[in-house]
Amino acid sequence: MKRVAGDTREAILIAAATEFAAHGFAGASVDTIAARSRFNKAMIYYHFKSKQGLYVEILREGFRSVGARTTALVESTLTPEAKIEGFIDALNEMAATRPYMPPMMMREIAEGAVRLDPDTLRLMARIFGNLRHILEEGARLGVFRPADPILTYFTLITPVIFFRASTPIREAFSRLGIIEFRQIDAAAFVGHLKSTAIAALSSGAGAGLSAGREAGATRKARRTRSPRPGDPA
Amino acid sequence: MKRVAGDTREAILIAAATEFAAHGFAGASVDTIAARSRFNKAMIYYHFKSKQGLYVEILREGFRSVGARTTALVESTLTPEAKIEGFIDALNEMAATRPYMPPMMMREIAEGAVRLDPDTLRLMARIFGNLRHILEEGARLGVFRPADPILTYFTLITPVIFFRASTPIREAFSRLGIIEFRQIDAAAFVGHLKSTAIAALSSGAGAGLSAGREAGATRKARRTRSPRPGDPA
DNA sequence: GTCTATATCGGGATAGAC
DNA sequence: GTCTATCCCGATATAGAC
Repeated sequence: MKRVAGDTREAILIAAATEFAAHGFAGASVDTIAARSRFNKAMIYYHFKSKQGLYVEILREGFRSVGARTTALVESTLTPEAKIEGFIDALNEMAATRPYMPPMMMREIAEGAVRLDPDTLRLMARIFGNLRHILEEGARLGVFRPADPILTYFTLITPVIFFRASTPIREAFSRLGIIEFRQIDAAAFVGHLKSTAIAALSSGAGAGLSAGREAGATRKARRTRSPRPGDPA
Repeated sequence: MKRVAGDTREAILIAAATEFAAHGFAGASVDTIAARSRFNKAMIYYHFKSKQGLYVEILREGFRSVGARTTALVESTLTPEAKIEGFIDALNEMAATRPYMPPMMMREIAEGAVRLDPDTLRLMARIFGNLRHILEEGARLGVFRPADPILTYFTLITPVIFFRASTPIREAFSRLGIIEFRQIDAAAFVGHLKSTAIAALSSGAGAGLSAGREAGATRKARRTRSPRPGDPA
């Protein structure tokens, strides 16, 4: 049973993703990647042209996937609320199907994406642009209040990345008995984040009213309960 | 004017922090650190015993500082709300006075803190423990609803780290003209996060009421406006 | 405490056979 | 397309003089 070229690339990509996620670009060893792929170093340089070429290829694929998925979301006929939830789902599923992505993204951000070419940056930007699109549409339709996309992104989206990337360190704490963490699965976290996001973005039923007057009048009377950290998902 | 040993250590630590933040542990070069410190490699190994020793020393100092500050917060007589705001301030000021910390923390999380000894992990855990303490006190006093500290941490605290660490990549986007980012300063972001946090944690004035009944009855009527992404800080 | 010089090893990358 | 063998540089770390 002969192997075809596609398998080789695939095997190398898989081995490399694991290695890059665990040790970063500089810390990753091409020797190790080769060994784990069950091919050899020369094949890596044959199929990809450099360590960096291999590295970028992995990120591009991940960004492309999330980009396509969130673009479909934008173009769908779903409500803005559903689109926001879908957006969070998209990132979460990226983390589930491509567990190397969160750590790799964290590191890329940490070093200012110096390794990424303009094309790859554009791939990333597209994801962000899709969020902005959803927010603008929601505001236009009156279901969202105008929200800054950057603040929204960092408050509601990046926690998914951070949470998933932090699984190992949370386990290290547990193992040491430093903190007795209750086990939290990703689904619970995502559910929490979704409801927080919708609550934070929603313009509410009384959208036309002046927020100032409304707040003053009903302040101590009663408050619609919005989802909060610790809510069951 | 003769230099004393403390200055040497300090110069090395400063040079190293910059280098580690920019390139990570593996990517950092001891040669470069030596050159930038205006001392030489041998001094690094004399004062710290290894590259890793130097690395950990930097993180320990940062964690110790935030730990002390948040512990003081816990022991203060401030209201739980003020303590939460102070907590966010503490992280933000760490990022301002020690700008190397956010990227270094991001990377450490990305690789599961494999480089950190138990003592240093305990230093980190203390920060988290302080947040938990504040949440529990708030719940006991009835001003916060019971909130899971992990969910709270990842929703309300880590965005500060992420936001500050992402300054370079946001600038890269701007520079490329891919996204026309409105400039957002850290103060605005922190202000936004604080109000989001308080709103999300607060038990509200009608705390004693059943959330279910209240939500059903007043749902479409009126909603107290809570702070949302995009609010002026 | 501070320096220069050097040991030693692993890293990315390539040549060239098959 | 796939392999082995190798080049060569840069890396951490240390020896030893001052």
